[in-house]
Amino acid sequence: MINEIDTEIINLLKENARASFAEIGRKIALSPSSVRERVQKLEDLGVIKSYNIQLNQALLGNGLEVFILLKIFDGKLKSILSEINTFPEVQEAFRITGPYNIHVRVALRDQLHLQRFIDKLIGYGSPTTLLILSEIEKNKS
Amino acid sequence: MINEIDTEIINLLKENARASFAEIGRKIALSPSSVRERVQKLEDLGVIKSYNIQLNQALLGNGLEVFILLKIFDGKLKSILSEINTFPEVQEAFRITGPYNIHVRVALRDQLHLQRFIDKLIGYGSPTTLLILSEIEKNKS
DNA sequence: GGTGAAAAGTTCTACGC
DNA sequence: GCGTAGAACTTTTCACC
Repeated sequence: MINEIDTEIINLLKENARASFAEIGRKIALSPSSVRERVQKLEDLGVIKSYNIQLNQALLGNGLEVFILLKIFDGKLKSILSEINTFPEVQEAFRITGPYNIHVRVALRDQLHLQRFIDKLIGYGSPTTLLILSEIEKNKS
Repeated sequence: MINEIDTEIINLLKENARASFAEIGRKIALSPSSVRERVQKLEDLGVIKSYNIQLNQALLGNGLEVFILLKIFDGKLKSILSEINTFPEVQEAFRITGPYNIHVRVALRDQLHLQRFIDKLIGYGSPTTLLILSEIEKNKS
């Protein structure tokens, strides 16, 4: 259902999700309309879920980025699932297996902001915080 | 340096990074050229680092997505930093503080693939695997 | 910082192969 | 599935405010 040409298109969109169909077509020797047709198909199939931006949180005033692992208290899972994404600090949230039930990535202004955020989470479960030092960048070769 | 209009543009790009400048402009009552100018500025400042796609890994044949926390062995940090992104399974990698040094998100075909991947990591450090069950979706309201 | 206008480029649709 | 062609739209640049 997804062939090598689709994979090439996906790889180009991974590098720049704003690339035009014409530009992608030039790189893989395909007409803009064919590229468009394939991207449409990938969207319709749900292979491409969305187009996102990657932000430099530090430049937006969020000096702290952390992963938080949450061990949810009995009976609190339902409420955390519906509420976790209402916190503006939360960038993405996942259900996971193991001793922790929820994994979130969070952007915060400073230590105090982190403390306040953790205080809020403590109503739902027991959090473990992993401070992000830096993203390990892919060498665009 | 970044005002409310920039924030509005960023929020619209978060929802759809392929939105045209014209479309964004219509939503926030600004001309396409002004939107373009501001986006350009955000890119030049480094606030917008890149435009990405979010993929459904299951539909691409990767039935397993995991976070792996790695406690790196003495002397192995440098090599893992330069090699972690050469594994095609790795979606993103971060340096973190605490008992683990590296946090990676990985997409794998199946259990056997995960086992082989973990075997490769064992040369660098001691891995802890957290299986991702699902992403907790934001309700687009 | 913003607009508007013109040229270049892209997208979209329809149709043929 | 792919390509072409034309209309509609978008991007880009630039002169002007």
